Amino acid sequence: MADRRVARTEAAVIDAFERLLDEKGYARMTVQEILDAANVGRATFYAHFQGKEGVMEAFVESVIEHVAAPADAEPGHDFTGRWDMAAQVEHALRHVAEHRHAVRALLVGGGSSEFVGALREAAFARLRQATRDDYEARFLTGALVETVVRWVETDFNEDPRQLASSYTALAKGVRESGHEQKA
Amino acid sequence: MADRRVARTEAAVIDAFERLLDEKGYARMTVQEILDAANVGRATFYAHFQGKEGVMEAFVESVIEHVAAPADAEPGHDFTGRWDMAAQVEHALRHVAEHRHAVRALLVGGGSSEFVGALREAAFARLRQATRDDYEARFLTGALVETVVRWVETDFNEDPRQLASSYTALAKGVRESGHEQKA
DNA sequence: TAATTATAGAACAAGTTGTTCGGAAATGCT
DNA sequence: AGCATTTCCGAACAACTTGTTCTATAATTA
Repeated sequence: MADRRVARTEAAVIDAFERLLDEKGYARMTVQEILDAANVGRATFYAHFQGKEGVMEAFVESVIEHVAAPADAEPGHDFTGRWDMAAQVEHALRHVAEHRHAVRALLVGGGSSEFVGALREAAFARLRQATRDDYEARFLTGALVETVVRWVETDFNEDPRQLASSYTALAKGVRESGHEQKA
Repeated sequence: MADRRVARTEAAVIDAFERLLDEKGYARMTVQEILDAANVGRATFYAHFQGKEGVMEAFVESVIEHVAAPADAEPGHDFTGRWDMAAQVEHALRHVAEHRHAVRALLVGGGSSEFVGALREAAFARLRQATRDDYEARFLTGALVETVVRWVETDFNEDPRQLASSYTALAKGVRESGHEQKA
C-alpha cells in the first residue's frame, strides 16, 4: 500500500530544502533550485507539496517533532516520574542544535516565522501543565522561545546545560511570585 | 530643499500598505496593488522603496517608533523620574492597538517576523536598563513580546492596564528571584 | 507476470518584478 | 511671477517565477 517512492521523494525534497536553506536562505530559494538539488521532477514536486511554503511546513514539523519530544523518551535518561524542567529544556536545545544551519537560516533570514510559531505551540503545551494559569504559561513560553532564538542567533555559544539552568532559575522565580497574589 | 512631493508619496504608499495589509495580508499583496491604492507611479515607487519588503520595513519602523516612545513623553503623564514598568507597558500596548488591523495581519499572516523583530529590539533596550544581567533582560523581553503577540492574536480582548499589571507582577518575581544567586 | 502507481521532463499560460525613458507637472528659490 | 530643478506618471519591456498539463518511462505491489 505504501509506495517507497513517495517517502523517498519527500525525504529528498526536504533534505534539499535544508541544504539550500543554509546556502541561499528561504527568500532567495526558488522551487527550480529545490528540484535540481533533490533530483525531482517538477510535476512530482507539486504532487507532494504545496509549493516552497509547503516544504517549509514539512521541514519545520519534522524538526519540532524531535525538539518537543519528552526527554524521558531518550535512551540513557533517568525516568523519575516527575517533570524535570531543566533537563527538558536542555534536551530541546540539543535537538535544535542538530539542525543549527537550517534553523539559523530560518531565523536570521527573517523569511518566515513558521519555526518560531511551531516552537511557541509546543512550548506552551508543555509549560501549561506546570503552571497555574494561562498567562503564567504564556509568560514562560515567551521567555523560553526568546532564550532559544537568541541562542541560535549568537551561534550556539553558551553551553546547553548552563543555558537551561539559567532559564529554569528565573522560571522558578516566576512560579513562586505568583503565589503571593492570586490575580 | 525638502520637496513636499517626497513626503507625500511615501506617506501615501505606507498608508496604502497598511490598508492592503488588512484586506489581503502581506503575502498576497502585490506591488501593483500598492501602486493603485496609493495612486503612485511604478517608477516613482521604486525610487522610494526597495520593493514590497522595503515598504514593510518603513511601516514597521513608523509603528515601533510610537510604541517604544517613553510614556513620560506623553501629555498628561506624571513625570516622577523613576521608571514605572507597568505604565510603560500599558503605554506600549495602547500604541500597538492603534494599528490593530495591520499589526494583526502582519502576525497571523505569518508573512514576516519583521514586526516582532523590531519589537524585540526596542523591548530589550528598555528592559536591559532595569535588569542586572543580559540574560534576565532577554528573559523578560521574550515574556513581554509573547504577551503583546498573544494579545494581538486574541483580538485585544484583555484590558491594557490589567494585562500590563499581570506582566509586571511576574516580571517582579523574576527580578527578585535573581537576588538569591548571582549565577 | 500484470496492473497499478509514481516519476521525469518538456511545454505552457499567467502573473510578478524591477528597470528605462520621455513628457508633464509640481516645487523651491529669487 | 518667472525659471531652474526635481519629482512624478505611465507605458513598455525583459527576465524570471510559478503552477498546470501531458506523455512516455520506470518502479512497486500483489
